[in-house]
Amino acid sequence: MTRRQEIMGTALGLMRNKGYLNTSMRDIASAVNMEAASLYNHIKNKEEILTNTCFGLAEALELGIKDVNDIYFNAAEKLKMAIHNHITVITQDLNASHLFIHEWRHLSEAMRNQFISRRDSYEKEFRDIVILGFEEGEFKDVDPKFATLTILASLNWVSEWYRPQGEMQPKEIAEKLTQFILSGLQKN
Amino acid sequence: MTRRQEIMGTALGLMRNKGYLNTSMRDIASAVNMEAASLYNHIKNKEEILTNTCFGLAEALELGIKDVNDIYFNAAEKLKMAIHNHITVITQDLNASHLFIHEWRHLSEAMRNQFISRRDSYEKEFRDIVILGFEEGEFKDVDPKFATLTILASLNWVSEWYRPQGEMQPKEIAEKLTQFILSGLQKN
DNA sequence: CCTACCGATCGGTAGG
DNA sequence: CCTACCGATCGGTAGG
Repeated sequence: MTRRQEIMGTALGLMRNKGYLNTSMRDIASAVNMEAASLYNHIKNKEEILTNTCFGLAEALELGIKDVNDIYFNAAEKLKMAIHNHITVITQDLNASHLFIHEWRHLSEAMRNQFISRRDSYEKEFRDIVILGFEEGEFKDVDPKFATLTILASLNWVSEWYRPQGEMQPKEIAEKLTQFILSGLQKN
Repeated sequence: MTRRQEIMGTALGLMRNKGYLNTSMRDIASAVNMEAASLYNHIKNKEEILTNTCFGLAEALELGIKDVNDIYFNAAEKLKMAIHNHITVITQDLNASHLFIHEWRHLSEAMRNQFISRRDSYEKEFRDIVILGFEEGEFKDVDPKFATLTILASLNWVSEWYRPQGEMQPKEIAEKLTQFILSGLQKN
């Protein structure tokens, strides 16, 4: 592991616990046994940590949804696969996911706008699956935007309660979520 | 409207846009045409804004769930009512909801622990409805904790996209959510 | 990788 | 409700 990776990883951990703004460069420095000034030999500035993380996850999620749309499947199968990919990414690094989900607001304006537009287009790809399901006659006639936002909220929230040492692992979480989203709580 | 209420309301608006930590007392002061020092004649300190808001919403949600459990109903009816009450509270004041959902982490440790325990007990009351539904034979045999967290994630996320001027109003949102949670996306 | 340091800004208080 | 101000802390740079 390079020194840069060590700094990045440590920073993400601190930022998940205390928040991005509340984590100072001095906090990060002392956690890796350096002076704050020395951090700048390895990273450009504080915002680079946030930018790298947010766009790194955005890219991973985009690859995941592209995977799904490159294969010919019905909507239910596509949704299942999209959920699985999303959960896989989000549970991979919980510290990074926290920044991605909660702290992107603190990106500089230019970066924030880019981020939002990539997030919107990801949402759209998800939404298209919901619409496809309706066109196939397999899904109910729901408001696609409403349904998509509700689904993504459930998926992202996993990063808040998932524990790698717990009994439910990403694959099982994805299956249960798919089940829940497709057929709900009520019997028949 | 008292000066205090004006300050509180303005502060919540700023904090929703820029985040709690990023909103300075000077920002709040200039938004209400005062000097920062003068704010302290109306509010105790910055944290009071956060504490008041977080516990105010916690109380409103607790009243809502108590309402549900005081009436004899089956689980599906209870869930529907609980969702309706939750959405009503959360859409009432979006600025306050943002603080409640995202910024409680910045409460002082003592307050934060209180807050978490009230949030946990609210979750438990929701969970009990899911369990009741299973005992009645009406709900599937899902993991109640998992289901409850997924449901609450969907409900809270409404505060991110709901617009009072938009076409979907709280009552309709609650109905669609209930429908979605009970019977899912797929036709059967 | 460190010492030394900068200008800016913060929450909050004293005293009127 | 204001002026004046405090000590603390911030992200970051110069120079070695």
